[in-house]
Amino acid sequence: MTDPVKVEESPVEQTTPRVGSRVTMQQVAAEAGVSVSTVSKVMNGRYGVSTQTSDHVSKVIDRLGYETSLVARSLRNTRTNVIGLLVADFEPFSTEVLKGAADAIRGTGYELVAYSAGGRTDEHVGWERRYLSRVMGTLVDGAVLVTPTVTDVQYDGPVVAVDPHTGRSSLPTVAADNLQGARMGVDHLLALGHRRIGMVTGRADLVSAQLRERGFREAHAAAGVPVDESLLALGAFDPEQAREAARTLLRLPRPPTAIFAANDISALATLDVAAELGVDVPDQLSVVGFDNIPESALAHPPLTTVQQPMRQLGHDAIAMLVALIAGEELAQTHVILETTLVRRRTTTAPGAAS
Amino acid sequence: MTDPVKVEESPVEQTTPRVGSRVTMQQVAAEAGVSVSTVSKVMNGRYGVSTQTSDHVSKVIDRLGYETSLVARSLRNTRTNVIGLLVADFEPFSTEVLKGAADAIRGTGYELVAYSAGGRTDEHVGWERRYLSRVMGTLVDGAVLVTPTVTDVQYDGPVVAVDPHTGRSSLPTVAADNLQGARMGVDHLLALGHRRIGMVTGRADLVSAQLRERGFREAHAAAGVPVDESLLALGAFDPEQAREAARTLLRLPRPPTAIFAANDISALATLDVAAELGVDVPDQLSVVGFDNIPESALAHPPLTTVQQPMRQLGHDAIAMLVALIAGEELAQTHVILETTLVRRRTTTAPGAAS
DNA sequence: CTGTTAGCGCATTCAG
DNA sequence: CTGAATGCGCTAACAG
Repeated sequence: MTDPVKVEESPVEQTTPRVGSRVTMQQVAAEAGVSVSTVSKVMNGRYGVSTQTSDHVSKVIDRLGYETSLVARSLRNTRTNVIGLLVADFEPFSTEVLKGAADAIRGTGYELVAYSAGGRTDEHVGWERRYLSRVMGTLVDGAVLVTPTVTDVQYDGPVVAVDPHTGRSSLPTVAADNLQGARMGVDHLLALGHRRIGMVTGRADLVSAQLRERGFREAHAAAGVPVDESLLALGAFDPEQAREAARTLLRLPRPPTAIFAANDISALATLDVAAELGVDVPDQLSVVGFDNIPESALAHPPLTTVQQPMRQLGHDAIAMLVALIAGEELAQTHVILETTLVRRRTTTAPGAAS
Repeated sequence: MTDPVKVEESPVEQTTPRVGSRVTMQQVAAEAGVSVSTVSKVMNGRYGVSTQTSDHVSKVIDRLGYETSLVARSLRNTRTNVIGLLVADFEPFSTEVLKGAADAIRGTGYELVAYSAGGRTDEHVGWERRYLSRVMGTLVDGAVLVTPTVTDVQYDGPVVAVDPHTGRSSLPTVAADNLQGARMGVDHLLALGHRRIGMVTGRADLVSAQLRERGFREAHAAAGVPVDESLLALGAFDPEQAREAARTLLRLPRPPTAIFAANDISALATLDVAAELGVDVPDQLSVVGFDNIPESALAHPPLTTVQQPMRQLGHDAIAMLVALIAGEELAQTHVILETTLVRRRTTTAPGAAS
């Protein structure tokens, strides 16, 4: 580089789209015999380029199949017109939220990028903080956090949390009414006549899980039915652990006649274990889940569950985020959506077998 | 830069995580009193840093909550360890593929980013080519294209297409056996005794749609039943257009006794229209779909459909891509997966009403 | 109307 | 062991 003689890039001879590596603006410029800034102007439709050169450059761009690199552009500009959706993993719940987000984003002019931590949330609880740091302000203009474990992330950037794990949050949030939903589910069981109801609980650190357990207890209290603590087992929203929990419950000397699972994944696992143990559902065991993921209807038998408006969660979160990015004031910073009970075939009155 | 006097950055005084904009490596360096390159080395665990400074810098990094910018790093490095999955839109089919991809990516060390064109595929058919250009080689190490409209994308970069629209492809592909599946679905109807079978066809430009129509015809031919061309209507895989097609078919003077829809979305639309028109399913009309998206089981009545292993498609695509990125030779460049018939409640023998 | 220049944030030689 | 310099691909001032 101290060489006084300017070394010209060996002229690019090819006239066909190069299949080698990415086409860069440099190459387009060289090929068109103009400077990179001119190409940039043409690409972005900026004024200050003669129709002639503009046409010529456009032709070269087409021929080479050139596209600006999202990355390079992001680094230079503040705005990217893309919204990020960060999930711990792509599972039924988050993908439903994703569908709702996709619906909401149509017509906003934004693009949606879904980022997954690859399911390895265990290594660090604060995955969302890290990911946020990595993409906010560069790759995306704003982000939706799905089921974040920590919401004290302090960013000036627009961020909305869906179904956050912690209660009080400095972030705008949108979540379902977990307490009310759980009460509804357990009330259903109680109304059916069940008095020994077990629960496969969710992750202890999640508010949604805590609220569902609280709903379980409140429903009992309201009905004047005492809660047998030995009937609660930790499922942690994990399929394997939920199976283990269900197994423990069903192998009890006096097993419960019904089980309320903290989410559908756990309920499905419970169904599995019941089948494995030869326990008939719903005759010998009633099961109620939470979420109403699409898979729950496919279960054998179809799962009775508390429906949470997952798509709506995604939809509303995007709407809030877009408003936030536009600099608008939010009418509501903490949105709570209603839940409903979906009765299918896993619940019936106890003792139906005998 | 011609200034002989070195202008120092005004020292950053804050000692708390700055809530302003992103924390940059510069700020960390300034705060720690070292150079950016040292910070970089610490971040990446490179050798050549004393334990002392390393510890000190680490502390500052933690305190400031610093994370490297994905964008800046991507620009600098070739490898990013992230795999991109490009979809036209997040709908039931693509999200199922996404789930399979997520399963497959676990333990590979890669992260998965799903990119959506926001549903506006109409404006340009070659959206995937553009997107690919924008992210390949920078943001991602390789990409999976879901339902690409064009597969003549010529990149050296590792790319795998799922359910591609065109037949011959230079790209490695993984798709379901559409021909066989369609035959199976129509055979089912034929076996039930139906002789006037309508079809809501898919998008004319998609091979998958073409194959399904061909399967429809082949099944008829094999059974010696002539195809009534007036019983085919274009649904184009679009909910609205499918409704229109179904309406046309059902309002025919002599309507079909059964309808084979090119995909579940179309079948669901057909169910809707039937209900609207007071046509009972399955007594007056049998319906068979294709895909077996989760939603199909939730339909009223639950939809009989040809199941395509959507998650498997995603899973296999990722496996192929990872092998490709690793520089391995692919055992099979065009994988075809089997389909199965899922009988639910939308099909029965014709004339069950009378 | 066009080209030159200067970074965006980071990782990497290469001197000191 | 550390820091200054260089450039990834691109856009935005500023000169010419």
